[in-house]
Amino acid sequence: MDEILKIDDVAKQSGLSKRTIRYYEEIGLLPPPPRSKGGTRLYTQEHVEFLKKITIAKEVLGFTLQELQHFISLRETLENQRADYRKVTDPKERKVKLAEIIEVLDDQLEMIEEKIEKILSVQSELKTLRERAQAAMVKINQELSNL
Amino acid sequence: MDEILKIDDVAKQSGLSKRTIRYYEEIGLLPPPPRSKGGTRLYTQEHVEFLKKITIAKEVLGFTLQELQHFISLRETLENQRADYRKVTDPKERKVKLAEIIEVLDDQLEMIEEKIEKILSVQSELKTLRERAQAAMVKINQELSNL
DNA sequence: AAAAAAATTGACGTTAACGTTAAATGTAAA
DNA sequence: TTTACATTTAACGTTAACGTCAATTTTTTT
Repeated sequence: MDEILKIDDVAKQSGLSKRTIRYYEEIGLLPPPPRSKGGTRLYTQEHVEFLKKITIAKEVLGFTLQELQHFISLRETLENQRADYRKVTDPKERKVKLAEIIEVLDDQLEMIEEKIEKILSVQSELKTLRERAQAAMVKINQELSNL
Repeated sequence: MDEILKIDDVAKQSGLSKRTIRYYEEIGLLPPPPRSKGGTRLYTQEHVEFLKKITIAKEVLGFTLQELQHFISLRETLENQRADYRKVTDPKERKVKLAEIIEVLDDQLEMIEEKIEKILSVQSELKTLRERAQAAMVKINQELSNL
């Protein structure tokens, strides 16, 4: 299950174009995969999952690729808070970084809350429209049956 | 309370730039307001509300301006289903249009459902991250108090 | 090994959604 | 009315996020 994927497979599984995948690597969003001797990119399933997550976050949150980069680097910093890293780095420094991360996360979460509220308001407006349309449809059907 | 607003007021109230407001009019998204004798655009509060709604829909649904146009024309068609219009137009024709509208609305509503699901998944992932960060913070504080 | 299919880099092209600047005209304030 | 400020149109500029060649190499198939 450690299948090696080529760019076309990744494209199909992620729904992105090959160009887009290379582009994401170019701008530092997607970690560069190892290459074959000839230079062909060799991906794994992890890359696909990563791309899927990125895509969702982009779609849903309306993040630009830059914002996504920022976001991802946060996640990495958080992962670095583990094991060996702990023994190397000064706890006070780590604490500062952690505090920063938490702050950013809180901001993001707040932003998401706002988005959810807004999307719900749009949803309810659409539902109202739909009901009106339904009502109009009923009336028309009545009219039509009165002929 | 039928205040007349000039473009700068509208910009301030809507949060959009003057250029954007003119642009939206240019591409047919914002109905052209009346003009003064000299050619200055004279808006009302309604324009502001309209712009706010558009902005939210754009932000939240990730709609392009084209999609927004489509969406708005739907709304208008639906409003035309009223009163005098009814007497003029063939009911069968109206029925067809209504059916179209309902279909599109259903599609949109479905799309929104999907978006909500996705955004919730991102939210929960962020919450997990936040908890992890919190936990790490607690550990660090313990370490620090053990000195 | 030869042919066909896929991947790579490089470079230029594209589109939406405005930003910016300029020159001319209009409106409001003193 | 003069000064100062706002608005208008027109036109060119910009940026992100890719698309689209084209020429070359690799990889796969036969």
